[in-house]
Amino acid sequence: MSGLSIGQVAERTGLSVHTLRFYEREGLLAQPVRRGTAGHRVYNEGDVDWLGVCIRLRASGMPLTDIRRYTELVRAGQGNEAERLEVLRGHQERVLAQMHELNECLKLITHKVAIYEGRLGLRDNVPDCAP
Amino acid sequence: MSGLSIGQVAERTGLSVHTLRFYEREGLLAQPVRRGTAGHRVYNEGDVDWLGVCIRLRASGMPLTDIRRYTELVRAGQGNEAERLEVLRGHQERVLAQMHELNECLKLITHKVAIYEGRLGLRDNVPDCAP
DNA sequence: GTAGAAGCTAGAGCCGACTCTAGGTCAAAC
DNA sequence: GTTTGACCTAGAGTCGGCTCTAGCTTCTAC
Repeated sequence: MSGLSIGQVAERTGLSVHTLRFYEREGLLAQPVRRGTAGHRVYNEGDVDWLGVCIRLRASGMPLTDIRRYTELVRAGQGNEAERLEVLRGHQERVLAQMHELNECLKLITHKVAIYEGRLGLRDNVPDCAP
Repeated sequence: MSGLSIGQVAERTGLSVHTLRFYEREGLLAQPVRRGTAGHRVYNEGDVDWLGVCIRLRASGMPLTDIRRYTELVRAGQGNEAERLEVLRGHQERVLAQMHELNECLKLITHKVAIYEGRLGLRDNVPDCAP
């Protein structure tokens, strides 16, 4: 079963059809997309799932080259688990670092927000001390 | 006291001298940088502090245009606290959303890492079920 | 049979955020 | 007195990640 057009996949994933074709050119798909009549792409559920993974990885700041590398390892099949692990662990560390950075930023913003709320009388007892 | 060359500020902030000049052109500095002999920039501690804020905001994904907008409000002086608050709250929400997204990604990665560790015999009792 | 929607390819264009180059000034060290 | 190093400006170049265009095919509905 299944057999989705690029338009349907765009709708499901939230990516544009342009981006879907672009991602394919960039080698982000685990398998080459099948083609139907007139050369139209035919996606299956597995493709959509894989795209979901790619979207998550992108959203967390993994560059396309790294996603491609990981995809290639998956495509190559069993035997390279150590390398896959290396890629994932590398990204995991960057994500953790990024979360830490975001936390610091959030502290700063929350601090400033409290100050402005104080100045605007939206809060009580907030000392006024910063720009 | 204070009076730092662009090179010293670069060293302190971790930004390149190119980027410091670029940020200035883009209007990210709360005050115009003073100039010393031969037109060389002379930064003070306040400039460095402000740059620190900008760096945090950038690191958390705030676009330069938004940082410029906020900088302009600060530069304009008191009376626009409501607008500053709006900018900060908007970014605060985006940061929170991003942290949520990173968390989801981290779950995914951690799950996959566990699987590969299992396959590689680095862990016990991990079911093998995903690519 | 023709109009419209959806798809195709190859390649150009765009945007944000830097990053670098060319050509010049100036002060201090040798 | 010249070389070295840090700075200056204006403007060009780069890179990642899309996004769009042109020109074509193919299917479906009227």
